[in-house]
Amino acid sequence: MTAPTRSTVPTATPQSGAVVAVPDRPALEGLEDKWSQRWQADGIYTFRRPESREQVFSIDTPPPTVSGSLHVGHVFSYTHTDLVARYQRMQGKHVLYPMGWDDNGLPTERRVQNYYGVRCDPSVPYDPDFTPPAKPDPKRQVSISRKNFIELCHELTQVDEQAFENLWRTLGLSVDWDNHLYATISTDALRISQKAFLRNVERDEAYLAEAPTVWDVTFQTAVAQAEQEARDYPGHYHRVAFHRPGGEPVHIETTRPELLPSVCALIAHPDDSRYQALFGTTVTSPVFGVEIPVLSHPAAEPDKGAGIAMCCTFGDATDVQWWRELQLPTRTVIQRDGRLARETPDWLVNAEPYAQLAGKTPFSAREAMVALLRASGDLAGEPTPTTRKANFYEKGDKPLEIVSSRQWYIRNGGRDDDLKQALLRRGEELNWVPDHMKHRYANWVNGLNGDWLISRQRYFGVPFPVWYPVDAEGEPDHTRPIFAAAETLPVDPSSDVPPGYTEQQRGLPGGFVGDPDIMDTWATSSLTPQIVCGWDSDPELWRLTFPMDFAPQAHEIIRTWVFGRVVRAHFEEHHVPWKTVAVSGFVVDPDRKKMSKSLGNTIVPTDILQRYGADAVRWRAAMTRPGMDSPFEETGMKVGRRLAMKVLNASKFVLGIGEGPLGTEAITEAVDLSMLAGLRRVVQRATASFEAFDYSTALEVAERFFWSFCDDYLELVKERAYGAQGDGPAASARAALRLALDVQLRLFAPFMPYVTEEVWSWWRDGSVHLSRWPVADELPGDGDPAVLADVSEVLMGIRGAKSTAKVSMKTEAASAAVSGPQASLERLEPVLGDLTAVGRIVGDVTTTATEGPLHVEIVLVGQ
RNA sequence: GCUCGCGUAGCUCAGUUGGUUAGAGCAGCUGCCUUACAAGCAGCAGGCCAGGGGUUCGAGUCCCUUCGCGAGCACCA
Repeated sequence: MTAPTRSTVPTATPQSGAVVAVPDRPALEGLEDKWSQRWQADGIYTFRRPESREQVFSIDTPPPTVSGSLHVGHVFSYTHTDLVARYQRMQGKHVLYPMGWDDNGLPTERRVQNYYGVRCDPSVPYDPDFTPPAKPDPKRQVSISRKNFIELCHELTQVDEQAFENLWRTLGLSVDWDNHLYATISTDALRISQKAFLRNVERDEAYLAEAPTVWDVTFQTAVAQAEQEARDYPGHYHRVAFHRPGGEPVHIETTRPELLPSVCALIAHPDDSRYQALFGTTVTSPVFGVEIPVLSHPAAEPDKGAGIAMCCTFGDATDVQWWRELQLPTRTVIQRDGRLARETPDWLVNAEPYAQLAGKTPFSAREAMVALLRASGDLAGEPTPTTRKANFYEKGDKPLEIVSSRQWYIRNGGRDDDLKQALLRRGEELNWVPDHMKHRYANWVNGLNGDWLISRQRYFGVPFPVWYPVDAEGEPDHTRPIFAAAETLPVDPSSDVPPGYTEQQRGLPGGFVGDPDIMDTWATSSLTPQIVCGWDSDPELWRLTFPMDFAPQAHEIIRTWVFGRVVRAHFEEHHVPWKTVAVSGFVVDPDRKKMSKSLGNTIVPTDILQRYGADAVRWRAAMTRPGMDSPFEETGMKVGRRLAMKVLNASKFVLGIGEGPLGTEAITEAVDLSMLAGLRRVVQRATASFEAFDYSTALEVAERFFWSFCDDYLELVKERAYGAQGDGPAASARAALRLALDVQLRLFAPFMPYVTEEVWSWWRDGSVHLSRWPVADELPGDGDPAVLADVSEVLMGIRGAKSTAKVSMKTEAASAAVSGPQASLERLEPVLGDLTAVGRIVGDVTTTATEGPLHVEIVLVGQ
């Protein structure tokens, strides 16, 4: 298995004559600094290319948003990935373990605005000497050019990225920092994003369309379905009268009366008996007197509201559906800033009342509209309060509106059932850890209601490599986009010039304009396998690493990141991007609420790392199984720290007992062989668990063994190992102790990289992290695990007797009487020497065969 | 409304294809300076496995059902 590039050639048994250098007082403090620097210097985690794909384990690491803050949940889930990486590396795999920084997009823009007190205004010219205000004033942000703004974005992300890297290094992530670190705003990421986009366009998988778009009025950008979340939003039902030609009222109910100027139809279900007579007729709208048709459509729900709805352009997704399917006119009043249009719409018959609404926010316009309705007598009764659900941009705090705008889309099955079915099948091809997370993927894909909107009206991100010709009237012609040539990528259409034009023609009739938009972050991060694996730049790397082995992430990004990458790989490679998708849970606070900054219950990761040490924090993370939410509690860190300390102390003891013949030949005593037989089974179980990505069970079985190794076996053989029974039995104990320590250090290495490396360095060459994962055949298979089990049972009886008598464990016993099954007594026979030593039994030990369970009675000296 | 997960000791969680008496850690209690470790060690106690019904020789485990908690998706006139 050993790769030729390895710096050491590990062996399964301790080297004869190895120098043992154990510190007098081993400590956990300082291990992180010492070893993370050494690992870096020695290139322990460098990815070196092997011959074949089978020798590689490639990981699609989630690129954290560097403008956000890291919390304990991140620390846990990145640890989970590292556990797998380290295990695979010890299995001899060449592990491609990259790190990425997601630094483009809105979060960075917002952070830059707040940090420097600036805002981007594309109309401001570039100032090469610009320096940000010394004291940022959040209320009076300085307007700066797009280029200056982007420079600040780069500047600040550099600082943030360094802080992230420091934290990850302290935590001990075995990332290849030198060769496989990327950023989503890097030149590579830009080129790949643009190239993949152009290929999507060529194959008609991406397209430009003018359509109703979900819009955030605060950030003034389009928002994709994946970024929306439903929240409770208080409102009122308003019962409003429309009028038939004869004057009879037709009542509808609405929570958004301010949209009355944009009403273009009333719609009821075709089978609704109440409205049969109205279908095909017209009514006039209250206050504005616009004549509108009454139509039928099956999407209308008779038991909602009045059973007849007013269709506006656009109140919600159903309005969009009606508008499209019934070919209704577009009557937009909500502007992109979220306010009602300042100009009076030309379709209003009674235009004058509109002045009360013009330019107002929906909230104020609603109040004004209610007043108008009251005055005209068209408000029936009083508005009744209700709590409705409204969609919000996940980062926004005002309800989303729907406006008509021109956007780029990538097909994702939301409008095409064949594609949807194909993408559902891709989901089934993946190995999900835990398995039930596949349902969330399927739920999401099945619920898609449109294609994937990838353009954003923002500044810091990947620009579209597209220009538009400007016609004789000076208007851009969006039907004839000019695409950048592949070899020129990446391009910035706001400064680069399309083929056949000169910069002087920018914006002029007969010239061109650049597409002003950028791609959403997810349009880039959906290509992380391509970015990481050298898709268009490194064919050898691509062959060795794609499709990738492992895609870990938190569960909230199944619909964004997981799905996006599946879509892109499906189009580009006709394949799933990885074999296994792992989903980790959240760390919640002890009251089971999700941790959030607004609740003030977040825990700063650097703080717990400093207090408990990386190994302890990693231990706690590893105890959380894949996909499980876990409450944050500090006692878990304490327990992890205790284990790390125990490893130090037990190792010191084992290595301090003295030299002796090494290897398995010297191991002859039944209890030694029994202990190693138990360890054999631990190795098998831990390996099987890790193969199933169940690191928690791997840790659990190793740790359970280790504690009983310390508490029972170590105590039991202590005297013999020091030579109390002569050289042969001593040699057997010493060889067994060292072999067991060697194997256990390797079992713990993925979980506690620091303490295991420290101990390894006392007596072994090279890094434990490049040693090979233990296999059962390193350990003698002829021991009987029942021997140690029986001995432990008797030992517990002796201790129990002393504990009940409230005396010290070193109190001598005059005699002991062991009774139990004949088979157990026979197993105990050769171990009685060890047993009397640890139990301080100075007199006779008698044995009596009985039917009952193993039992021991002792008589304390002086009793 | 649809879907998924969960409910086991005071707390956090294990519990393999059903199989002796349901486990661990933490917390609690009782003790112990025991030459690796007092940030340690030994021991003790603590459970109607959410409720009900079934299948079975046998159910924490499988089936049905009720309740509770969490999550995802959808709806949002």
